[in-house]
Amino acid sequence: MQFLKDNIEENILNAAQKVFLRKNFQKASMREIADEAHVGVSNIYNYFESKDCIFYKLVKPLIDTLEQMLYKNHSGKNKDFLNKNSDIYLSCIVDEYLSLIQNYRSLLTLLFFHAQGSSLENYKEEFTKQSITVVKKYFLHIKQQYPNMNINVSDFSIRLHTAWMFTLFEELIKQRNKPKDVRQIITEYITFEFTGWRELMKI
Amino acid sequence: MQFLKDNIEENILNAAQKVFLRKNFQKASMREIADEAHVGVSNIYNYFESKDCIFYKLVKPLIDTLEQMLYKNHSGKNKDFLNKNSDIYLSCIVDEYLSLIQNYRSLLTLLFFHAQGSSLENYKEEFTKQSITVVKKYFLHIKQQYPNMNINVSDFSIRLHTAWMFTLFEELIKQRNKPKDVRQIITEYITFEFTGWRELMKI
Amino acid sequence: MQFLKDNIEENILNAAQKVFLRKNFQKASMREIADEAHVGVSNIYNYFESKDCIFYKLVKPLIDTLEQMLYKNHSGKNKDFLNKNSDIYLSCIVDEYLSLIQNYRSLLTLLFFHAQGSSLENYKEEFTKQSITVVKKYFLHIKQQYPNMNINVSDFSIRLHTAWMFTLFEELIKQRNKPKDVRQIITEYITFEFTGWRELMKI
Amino acid sequence: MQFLKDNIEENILNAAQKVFLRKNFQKASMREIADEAHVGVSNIYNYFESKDCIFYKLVKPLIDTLEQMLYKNHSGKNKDFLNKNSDIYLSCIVDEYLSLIQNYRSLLTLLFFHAQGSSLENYKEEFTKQSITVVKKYFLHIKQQYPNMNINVSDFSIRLHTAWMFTLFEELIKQRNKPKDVRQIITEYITFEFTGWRELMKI
DNA sequence: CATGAATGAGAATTCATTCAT
DNA sequence: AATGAATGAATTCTCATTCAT
Repeated sequence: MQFLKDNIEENILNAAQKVFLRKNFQKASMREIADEAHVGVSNIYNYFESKDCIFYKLVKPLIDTLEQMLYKNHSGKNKDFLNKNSDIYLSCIVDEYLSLIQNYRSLLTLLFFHAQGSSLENYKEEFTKQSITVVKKYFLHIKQQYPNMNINVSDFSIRLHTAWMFTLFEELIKQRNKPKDVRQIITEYITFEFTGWRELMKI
Repeated sequence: MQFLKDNIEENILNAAQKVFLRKNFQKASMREIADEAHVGVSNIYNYFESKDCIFYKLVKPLIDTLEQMLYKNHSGKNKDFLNKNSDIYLSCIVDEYLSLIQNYRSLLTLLFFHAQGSSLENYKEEFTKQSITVVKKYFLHIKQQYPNMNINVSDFSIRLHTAWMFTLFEELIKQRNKPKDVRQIITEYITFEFTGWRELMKI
Repeated sequence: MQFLKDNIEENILNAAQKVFLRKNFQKASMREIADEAHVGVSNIYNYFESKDCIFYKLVKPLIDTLEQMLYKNHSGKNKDFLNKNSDIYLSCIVDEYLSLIQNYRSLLTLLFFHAQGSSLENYKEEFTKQSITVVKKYFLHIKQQYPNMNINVSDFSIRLHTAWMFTLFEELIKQRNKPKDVRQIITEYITFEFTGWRELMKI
Repeated sequence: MQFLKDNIEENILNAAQKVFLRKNFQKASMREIADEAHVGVSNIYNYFESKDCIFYKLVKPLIDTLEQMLYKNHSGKNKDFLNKNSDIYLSCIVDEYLSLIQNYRSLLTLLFFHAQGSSLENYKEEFTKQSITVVKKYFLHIKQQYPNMNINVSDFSIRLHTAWMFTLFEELIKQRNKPKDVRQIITEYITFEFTGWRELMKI
């Protein structure tokens, strides 16, 4: 038993994750989670306010990471993206994506494919909206330093590329590719995005 | 009666569509559909076998169209894709996508965002799998005529691009862009895809 | 088509018989019967008052036959049963049973195994009660002519033997034995019954 | 509360038994059972998975007993049946049957007359098939020790006698005879069966 | 005779959550 | 912290029957 220390909360979370992955949020029942956790149904409510809270707590680390990535990569300080030849920066980003996929495979699956019915069922959409704001601020910031840069990019383009990023994640999660292949896929993807955006913004 | 007799089936379908769009398949209840259609709940079952059948009947025309497109654009006869300069073919495809978006906006919304719980909840995935098969057959066919073409493309790439196509649809549906903009977005997308694939296959 | 003459009532009866045999009375739905008869559901009600009426009409000939047999074999006139050596009478009875099984196999199946939920669901019990009355009258009648006969037979015995007769029918119906075997089984059964009863009544 | 806590399961079972006896399995509704048990309908599902499970749990002890009897009375060890004069064995068997009737009257009623629609609706038939197998094995076993015994008995005969045993039970249950009478009826029945079979097998 | 439409009651089952202990 | 019991609203689907035309 890994749960010798009677850390029941974690115990429940693990059980919930299993069940949420088997079914989805909506179809997973508290009874099933309780059974899986060897815990009374009602006892769960001593640790979590609702089924939704369990799901949220489970997925929280992933959400935090995603948001950190969003803000870090579009902070005012970040100008590396403009540097065509910064292979170091490129590989940094690739690593970031790669470790996201590797470390959060299960949670990504939960968030992207099994969240229906929870309060996070529209997370992708909300993240996208946030993205638009953040990215546009970032553009403005950059524009101050490189005034002849074209930042006249449609909201739609930002949306689409955010969505495509998610789609890439989804496909990478669905398929179990070899780590080396995953790295290459991501590298190609990032390269493509960087060059595409640079072209678009005519730096 | 504002509804013509004999149109009750259509009446129900319209009501169902409204409700399915408000909620999703799972959360939409027969009671709600019945109310919306000004019809007794049980009476619906004189026209449709189940909630799932209603959804399916609703979405069927879209599915048919999608599948026609898949097969038509990858039929052995189609070699226009290879022709870099065939603007006519390009605009044909663009029109096809454009009219899909315009004519099936609601149904696409249903199929892509509101199908959870129905038998079509995995339609995208199934279509993708089908795509892989069809596309690979298409490649083999072309290879016979252009033997020095590289058709060594990973399944993952085909998956990803199919998924991206769906993502594009999804984003186009979510946002209500002006028709002119939509046309341009699609044109850019198709152009990008064509050149990308040609490059990949080194024609 | 055997129903060219548009004899719809018979048509419905045939369809109903099929359906009642597939499912049982309770689980058979009017819709299913209507479909099988290629007739509108509501049209059935132009020919029959209710589902129960259909079942009854279907099974009526069998019921009539059973009751005729009961009365004929226990009419005052019948004294052959007392005659130990009347092989002719024995074979008459055997033929009677045999032809019942052969001619009414389907209806017997309906009545014995598929009547649950209909007004005939307790037919066996009712027949048994009737049997007791009839048999006792018969005994009294015989007693007048053979005063030293013992007719002090418990109701239970009459019940049991009636029930066993039904059980024999049921088993003969369930199994598809060869006609020759069926004849032998019945002969043995009747012989056994006759000798048993004669012994009991110490003629 | 007139019902002891922790006895709710039993409480429900008692209520269900009453209702199942009033109506039959199919027509008995959970609502009725719940009302009878002074319990919320949905609460029943905290104790039983389904209506069928309630019925099964109710009838289980009877089924176990019937199967024990079948196996015990046809175990290889049992040779008493061959012994014409073993009055002790006879009375053993009679007691067995008698106590079955007395102890399981209600459950027998449920199983034989009210099981329609439950998963046990064909129990008699299934038991009969099992009987045939068990009895034939038993015959083979005996044949090894008494080689000149005739065990060439048709399946139909075994079926019929099993069915007749059930019919006897059914009639004994339906009628409320005095215990003394019941004992006599059973004794006569067993005696008849034993002598019949011995005759058939020409020991 | 035939039909399409409608109905209304009723079925089993599910489930997140609450509460008293 | 843990438990057993309870709840009540909701859900899909079934079906015999009726009725106007």
